[in-house]
Amino acid sequence: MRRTKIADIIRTEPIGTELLVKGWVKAFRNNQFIALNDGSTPHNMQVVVDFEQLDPAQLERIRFGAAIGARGTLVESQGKGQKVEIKAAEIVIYGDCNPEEYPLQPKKQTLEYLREIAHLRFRTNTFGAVFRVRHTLAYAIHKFFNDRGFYYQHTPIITASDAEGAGEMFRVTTLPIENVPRTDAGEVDFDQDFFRRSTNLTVSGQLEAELAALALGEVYTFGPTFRAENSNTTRHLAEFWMIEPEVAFADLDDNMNLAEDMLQYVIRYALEHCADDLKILEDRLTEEEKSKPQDQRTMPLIEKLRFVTDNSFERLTYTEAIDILKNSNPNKKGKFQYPVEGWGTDLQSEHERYLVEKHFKKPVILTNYPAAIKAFYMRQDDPKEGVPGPTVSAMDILFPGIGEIVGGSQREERYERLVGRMQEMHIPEKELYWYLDTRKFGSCPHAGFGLGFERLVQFVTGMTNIRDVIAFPRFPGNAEF
RNA sequence: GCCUCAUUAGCUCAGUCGGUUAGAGCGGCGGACUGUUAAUCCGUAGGUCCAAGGUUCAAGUCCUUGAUGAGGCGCCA
Repeated sequence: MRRTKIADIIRTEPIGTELLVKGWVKAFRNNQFIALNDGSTPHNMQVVVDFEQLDPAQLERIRFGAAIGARGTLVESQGKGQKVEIKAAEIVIYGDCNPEEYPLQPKKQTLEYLREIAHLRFRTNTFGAVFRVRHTLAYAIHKFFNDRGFYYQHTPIITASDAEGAGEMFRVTTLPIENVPRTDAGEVDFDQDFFRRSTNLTVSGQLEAELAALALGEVYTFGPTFRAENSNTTRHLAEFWMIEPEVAFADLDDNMNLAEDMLQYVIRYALEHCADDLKILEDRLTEEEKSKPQDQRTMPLIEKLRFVTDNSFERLTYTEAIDILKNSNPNKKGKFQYPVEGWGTDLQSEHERYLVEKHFKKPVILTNYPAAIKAFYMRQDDPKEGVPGPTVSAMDILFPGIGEIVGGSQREERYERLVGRMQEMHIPEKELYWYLDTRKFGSCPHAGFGLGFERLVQFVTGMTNIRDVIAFPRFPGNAEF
């Protein structure tokens, strides 16, 4: 007999038919009622057994965590908690679960504890919901881009360019670290290394994605990304997944429109397809926030997501943001740890949070940052009245609770301008000859951005620590599992 | 990397001013019950108080160092 998934039973409710379900025992009450979960839905199926008919030795093995199969008839439930249940005719035990050794318990356990047993935390209601939502978001991203005619590109994970200026990198080498070969000059002899040069794990697929965009028109990447920064926060990982669209013949406005459309689309998709999971996550978050002071609580999760899908993001320039911050109450009263000094320095996260959470109370897109604090590839703006210094066509999208979720820009397509910036910032032109070639041959205006996938999952699930939205998080001092 | 806080039973926590035998709930184990919803009821076992050093007649409690975890900051997605 073929196994039926619990999600399908709940959807079609084929009363009276004989079914076979397989899953894990979430509870066994009264020697009669098995709450069975198979991962296809957050809901459990109640399996009713007749303990007087069942072999006592088998009855004993039905307990929290065990993998079992149950064959029986779907009937309307006499109890109140569920509409239908399976009257079991036969129970098969696939895997026992010794409660004296099993680290999970049928009770609330802290996220910190579950993080230590990440190999088992999939089995909890919370993480089941998180990983179903994570999948749905990933799928929605692919669907969004595919429906719009974007091509998914796979950019290298191992890269020789250490010139991208996007942070510390993990070295990739086959050289013996206990006895590194040296040249006569005493330097590491990369000629003997696997690739015959120094290589690292990628910090971004952007530069390669640009190459593809300047032929295929609209492309995106969605792959693992690595940063060897010693970041210990709730929103940084050493290994994370990033989505990087790149669009030819697009300017900064097109870029902002694309990012906003995409974010609203995928969040709406999750609301439509993961309603039950989001409800579980909302309840969890509400419970967690009960311990917080009233003024630090946020609106309920689903309401917050609807708010983002139904309201356009606030767009303003860095220069305008500085004005708002300078004149803000916390700045005047000296409440900021870093007072807003003036034009030209980067915003601190407390400033971003003020704009998003207090001033506008909605997602904010900041644009046209000072050139000095942004990357070399961003397009240089024409001087503008009222703007104290040179700026670039950059944009950052800031979300409540998360901070920066998207960073992007129109790219500098003018060869001389790009080379000029590279020289200023000491980016070796020789190494990036291939990147510069696109500006030499048929260059065109284009734009793109990077979206931190885990930060998106954080926002949608309401999980406050990024280590809880990826199965096996990598961060300083930890590569377990 | 910096700052703050934490670490007590399998889990979540309490432990007063430094004072005798370190407690609770849940979970486990044994039993009862049998239409339950984190089932309920009765009974029971379970402790390197994070580690090392120090102060003291006496340390879970105070001090020093370290480890681990959490939150904040920086870097950013």
